[in-house]
Amino acid sequence: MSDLPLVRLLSLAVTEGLTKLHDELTSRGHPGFRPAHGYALLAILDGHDTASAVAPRLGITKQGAAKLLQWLLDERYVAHLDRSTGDARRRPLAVTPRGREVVRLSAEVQAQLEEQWAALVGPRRMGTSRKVLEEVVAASSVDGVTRPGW
Amino acid sequence: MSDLPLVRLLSLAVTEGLTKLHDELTSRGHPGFRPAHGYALLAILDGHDTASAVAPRLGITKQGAAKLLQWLLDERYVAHLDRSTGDARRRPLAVTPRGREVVRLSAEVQAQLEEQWAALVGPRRMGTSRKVLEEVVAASSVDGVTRPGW
DNA sequence: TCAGACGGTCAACGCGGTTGTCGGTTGCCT
DNA sequence: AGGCAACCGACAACCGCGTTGACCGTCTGA
Repeated sequence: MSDLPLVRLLSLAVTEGLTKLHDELTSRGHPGFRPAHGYALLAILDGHDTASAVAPRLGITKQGAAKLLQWLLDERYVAHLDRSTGDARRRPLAVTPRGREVVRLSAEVQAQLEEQWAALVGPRRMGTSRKVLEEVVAASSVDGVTRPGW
Repeated sequence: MSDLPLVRLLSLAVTEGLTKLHDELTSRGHPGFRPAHGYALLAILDGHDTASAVAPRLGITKQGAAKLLQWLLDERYVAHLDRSTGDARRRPLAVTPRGREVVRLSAEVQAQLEEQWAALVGPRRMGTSRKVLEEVVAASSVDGVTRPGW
């Protein structure tokens, strides 16, 4: 019916999902947690355990990444690793159990949200939508980088 | 395949669309034009022709809206209306031809994008996806407000 | 008639990110 | 060995976008 432009429609959907996710994380003991924090945790889990390595993954500068990681450090989502061996310039980070918990929780909430939507529009149609979106983003130029430039 | 979380998947799609839209508008004579500018123009076309009226539509303060409208004024997307009659406090705005052009262009680019995606995944599946998203956002709590709080 | 609500504007600030700079390490190449 | 470019992490200043707070002028209704 409503004849919404495509990007507007997608924005509304992502807003809905992001709001739900943010609220749920807040109510479960993770206030202030933002999407970029989650992407940073995933990058660290992927072995990119320094600010300089995380930065290009998030599409921001290393200084920006350092601030972000400082917050994760303050909130005990990550911790500094022993620096006894190896390169003395690096301050490698490790994801704490609390950090792993919030990653798990985020995935769980998103899975629940997808179930709710499936119940609303039918599981088959929801499955089609997911696949369509996956194919579209797979064909797009957006790779691993999380944040665009616009 | 990729088993992406739902919100991440939607974010990638909206990023793809927004990037395409932004690039296209820039290359067609509208550099610096951001989504909020478009929503502001639509609000004005809808009859909300002052900063105070636009602000709640965008979910920002009237001061924030005033700055945004000042940019639209500087770039000649809107113009001040004659203030001969009526309330002397109000500074009503009108969308200029240039403003209407960018709104039309934005819708056109989004329609083209949807066609491209339809060609990629099949028109029937694309149609299903659109309807699914429309139903989901229709059932959500997000109304006319453009910008959320997270 | 006048108190209060409302429209618009100015100033200061906060947040998230940027550029620029710097000191300390490291690895490589002579 | 020695020297130097490349690199890591930190600090400071700045920018864009939006905020809060204050203010002035105008309108309106009890």
